[in-house]
Amino acid sequence: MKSLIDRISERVAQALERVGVPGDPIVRESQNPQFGHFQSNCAMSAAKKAGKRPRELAAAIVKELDIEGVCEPPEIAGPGFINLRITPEYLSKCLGEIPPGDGSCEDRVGIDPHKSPVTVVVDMSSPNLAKELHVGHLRSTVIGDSVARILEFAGHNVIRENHVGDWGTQFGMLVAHLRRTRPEIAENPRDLVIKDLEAFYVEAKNRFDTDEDFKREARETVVALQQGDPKTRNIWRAFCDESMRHCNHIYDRLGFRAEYRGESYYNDEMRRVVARLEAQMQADPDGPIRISQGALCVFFDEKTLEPDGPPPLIARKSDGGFNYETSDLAAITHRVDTLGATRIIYVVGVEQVAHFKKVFPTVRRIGWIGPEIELVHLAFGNMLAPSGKKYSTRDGGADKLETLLDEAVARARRVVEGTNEGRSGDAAPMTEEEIDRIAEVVGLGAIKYFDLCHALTSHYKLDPDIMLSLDGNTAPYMMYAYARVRAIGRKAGVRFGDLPADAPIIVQHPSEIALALALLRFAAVVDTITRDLHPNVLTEYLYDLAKAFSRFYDRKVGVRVIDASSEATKLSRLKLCDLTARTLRVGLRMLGIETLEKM
RNA sequence: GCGCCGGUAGCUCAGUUGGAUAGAGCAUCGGAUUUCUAAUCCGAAUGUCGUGGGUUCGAGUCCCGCCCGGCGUACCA
Repeated sequence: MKSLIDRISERVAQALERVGVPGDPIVRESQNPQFGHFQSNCAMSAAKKAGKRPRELAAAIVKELDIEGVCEPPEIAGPGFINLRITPEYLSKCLGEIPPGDGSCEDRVGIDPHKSPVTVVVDMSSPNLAKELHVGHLRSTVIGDSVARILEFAGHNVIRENHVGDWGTQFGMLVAHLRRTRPEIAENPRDLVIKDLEAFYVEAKNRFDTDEDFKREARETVVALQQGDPKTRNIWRAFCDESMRHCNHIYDRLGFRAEYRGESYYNDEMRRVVARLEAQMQADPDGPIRISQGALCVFFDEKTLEPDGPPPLIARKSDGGFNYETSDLAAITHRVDTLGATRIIYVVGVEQVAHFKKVFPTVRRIGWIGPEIELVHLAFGNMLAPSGKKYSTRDGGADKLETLLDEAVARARRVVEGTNEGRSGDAAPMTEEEIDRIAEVVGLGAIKYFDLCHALTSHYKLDPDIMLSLDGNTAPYMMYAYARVRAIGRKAGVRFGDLPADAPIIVQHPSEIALALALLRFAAVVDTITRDLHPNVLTEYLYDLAKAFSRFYDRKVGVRVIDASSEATKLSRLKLCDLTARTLRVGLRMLGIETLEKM
């Protein structure tokens, strides 16, 4: 199913052709209902180019516009706006085209998969395996998961990559510390269990900073690790596995999954990357690849060659070692050449813009990646503590991600308990088990929703009160809206999935028309977010939909559903309820948020 | 110093490739209520879109200067 805006745009574009001024139809949703549902702003800009009067051109476009049955007769307003109002009949027709839902995860609410799917890599979460997941990993995990779900829904082939930090100097330290404190485990690394990874890291770090002998030992361990010493590798591997188990526990709770391909995976690839760069450098001594201050660099931009220009990308350090940039070069080539990606999305904090502004131009400059490959740094701002301060990664332990989740769930439980009193009928008081489950879903949903409803690049302050508020643009509100719609089906004694497919959806009342328009806007929203990857556009849409539903269902400004005046009207409205519920559920699922039948 | 990002209602934030009178929510005030789950609905009030110029039919949006805040700036990831 095409979005309304696309359907109208096509027709306006055809009219523009016929008038002899082909171009962008510039169809937008109208901000103000007095200007209709949609408006085309093409007459003004086209008139400018063609040297015509905007209003006259608008009249000519309207004359050629084949929109009968879709819109009311168009109106021309202001300097040359063409205002379009969709007819209720057309809304009914479009809604009727949406196939019934079977209640499964496959429900597409009538939205077709993308015509030409591509392979997309989403690089997300990327924790350092030396420590536990920290609150700082929340955003990349939640946003990355949502972006992946959005692209999957759109029909693309999504590869979720968790580029975990499982390599580097700190692992020498950790292995050495393990050998000293638990030699028996070092002999049998399979039995490795570390309850508190964070504490273990802090101990090792302290020892490293204070004990010279240990420091030497740690460094020797790094060398042994890098040279592939089997015993050291076994301990290292066991440590990484144990660390991954800690991560997975949290990932499971969050409903998150991704392929683990750590930095260590790229060891060989990094050697090849550097060799390739050296070969290119020798073939083109005056090219962008040069040795500078002992390091193998890529001067990816003319400005980097200037004395005070931005620093070049360093592909190999002057001591011969590799760094983050080397591994990203290796990862890109792997993703393009081996995985076949044509779009790579890095869900990484905004403080790393400079890094990607080196890596992306570099791979293009040296000709490794063509223009057909899209590289995106989906940068996000920090989640700040309620105090307004940045969570610190350095002072270990205090800000474990799991603690944050537990606190949110505990708070959600209090909210659910508080509203569980004085209920009757379908909303009767719940058992402890039910409340536990609801609290988990609501608490985690609240964290995710609060994160995703902010614009990506802005920083936001964690505010548990707002996050779990029952009013406003929050997860509890959205979940409640869903539960409420579902309850209507139960109350009416029908299963939404069993509503007769041929029963027409008739929209007449203003609240029905508003709800129909909101429902049909979903297709356009999916198009937009598939392109721009802004989850907050989706949360805003879902909130609008929930509000449209509240009005539709309101007994003052809305209509009666269960006790509608006729059976046909009742069926029609129940189908609107069903479509609302399905859209909310599909939309929330794209955010990685579960729904509840009761709350 | 240079570079990047931000500054929109009392608060938290939206604002779609430049579109009409700049929007939500929260908080505030007023109204609705014997409910289809009121976790709702209706209404009111609130703005020099940091600031000064420029581009044009039209600027929160694009360009230039300045002020304020955050972040990054050659071998950590």
